[in-house]
Amino acid sequence: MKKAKLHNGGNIPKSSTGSRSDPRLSNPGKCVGVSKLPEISCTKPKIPSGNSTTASPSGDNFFLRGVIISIIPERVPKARVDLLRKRIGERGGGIVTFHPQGALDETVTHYVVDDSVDAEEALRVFLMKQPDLEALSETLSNVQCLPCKWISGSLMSRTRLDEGGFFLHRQLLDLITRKMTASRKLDCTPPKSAFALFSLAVLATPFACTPKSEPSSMLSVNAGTGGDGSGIKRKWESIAEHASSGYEDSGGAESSDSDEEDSDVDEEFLARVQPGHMPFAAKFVCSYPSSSGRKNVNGHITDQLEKLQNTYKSTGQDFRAMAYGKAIGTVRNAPRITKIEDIKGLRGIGSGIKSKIIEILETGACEKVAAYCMDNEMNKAIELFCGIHGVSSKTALKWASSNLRTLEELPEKVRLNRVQQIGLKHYHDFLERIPRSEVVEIESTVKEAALRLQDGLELITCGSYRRGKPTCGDVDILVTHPDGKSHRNIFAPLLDSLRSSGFITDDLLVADEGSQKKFLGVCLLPNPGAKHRRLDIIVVPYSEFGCALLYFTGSAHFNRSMRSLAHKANMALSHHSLNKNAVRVGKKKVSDGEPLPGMITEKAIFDYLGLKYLEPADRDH
DNA sequence: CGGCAAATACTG
DNA sequence: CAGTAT
DNA sequence: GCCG
Repeated sequence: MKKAKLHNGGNIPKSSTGSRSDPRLSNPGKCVGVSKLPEISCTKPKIPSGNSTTASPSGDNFFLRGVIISIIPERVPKARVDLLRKRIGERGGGIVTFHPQGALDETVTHYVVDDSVDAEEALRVFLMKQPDLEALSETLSNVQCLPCKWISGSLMSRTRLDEGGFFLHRQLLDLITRKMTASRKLDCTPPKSAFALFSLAVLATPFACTPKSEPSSMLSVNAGTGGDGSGIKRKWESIAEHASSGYEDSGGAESSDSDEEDSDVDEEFLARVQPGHMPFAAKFVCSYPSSSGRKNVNGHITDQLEKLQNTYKSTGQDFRAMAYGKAIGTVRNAPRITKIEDIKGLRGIGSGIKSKIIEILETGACEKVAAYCMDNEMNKAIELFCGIHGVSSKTALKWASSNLRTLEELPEKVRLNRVQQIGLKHYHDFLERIPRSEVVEIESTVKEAALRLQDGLELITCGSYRRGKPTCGDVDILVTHPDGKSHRNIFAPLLDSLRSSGFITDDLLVADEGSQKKFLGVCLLPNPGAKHRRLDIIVVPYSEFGCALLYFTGSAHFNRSMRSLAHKANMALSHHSLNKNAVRVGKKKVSDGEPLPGMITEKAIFDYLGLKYLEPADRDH
């Protein structure tokens, strides 16, 4: 995997002019107007509350404010119901009596059932009030159906526990969805809720109408309010177990008043959280397979959006570019889009991109693309420069701002650092995709050299190659040794060997992070007409192999999602380890937590995070 | 309106 | 330190 | 730009 630069985000300084003229074709991403290159030689919170709740800041005694609860009395001892009602009221929550018959009360935000009630049973109860599955689905997607321990846990911890941490609601929605699709014949009519969408994508046959959701956050963790012990565990469970409904997280609320009377709650939670599977994690792409291989029937749309994405990326508007990336993924995997209704409900497409798609549908193109990406001298130059390894938005903008427009004039007019010189030297080659067959050759070359140095080394080529893509942007080779130590002294010798054979032609970076050693450089196969290829070699200790493999296999988007998931469970995933109990206040981490032992396979990591294991090819989001 | 991944190393 | 890259 |  690779190519995922997202440095600091957002807005750019806003370059000056946007002089236009010359409507010539420029081809972002592809080599442009360059023919001869100069010779160069180089060596070496706000808690968004779900529903109507007002987020409870630390120490809010009325953390149930805005919540209207209806307890379904079946199986819940009468005495308990009474007690709960009382306590709910004390914490600001509303209570509505549940009547088995009659319509559902629209004011209710949370239904609570006995802990022993499963989705099937809950559904039976709801069906008595609303026999129409579709209508029921609609209604339930706007409320929560939770086990009793949600409310008792909330009361005990004096915080409104994250609803996403409980399976029941999701299972219920999922069950309804299945019943609907079963009865309805599997057409492509998108169901209403996000869960339903997700369910369809996964459960229905291979992607009849895959809705593709994306990572992004749910449970936005409150910034500023510190989390404490119980908060951490709670969050962890929330995530690990479940799937989240996009409701908010109570974000390390407690604090002010003497909390921590919790052992009870936490224990109960922890007991059942253990690594299991999380079959319904609607919002995290890392929780379901990418729909690889299906062909894009909306190319005319994604082409335009990609142009905008590229321009935004090279002009430093990274988050905007990322948003486009999500939308593109959604559109690419959607059935053919021919009318406005077709994009209804697709995730990642808001008013901005939606209007552009409509424009494309109506006129065949997007005016903004022509004006902003194609006819904009400045932006064209910026994109051209960003194609150089070692140059990104800041530098490109700087150069373009001083009226530079071609690669040829760079060496004489600006000062290129070593890496940029290499990047420029191989400008064309680096923009070229690498066929798998060639990746195999490169891999063998490295493997051969490595095994000559040390028996038993394991080399795995990661990145898009491992994900099964037909072509790759570069070659990422991970090296380790099962004995846990023989990987140590091979890094430098391996590079020396590959250099002396003429295979490695340039070093972009040789880093020694301690446990892991990393080489980023350039290689060249001894074949006539061969191109220079970007090659990364990373040597890692066996103990970090799982995390490294996972990381270097990507995709970038998939990794983001998975880290985000870990993050919200108060864990931290890096290419070194999966840490537990990582604490952070707002955005900055206060503690890295402790690395979990045993994460030596990708499977172990998926398991621990409660995710279903995905083959590399299924991580291509 | 804030978040959108995290960690580390080189370059100059 | 800012910028770039993985 | 999108989402919550």
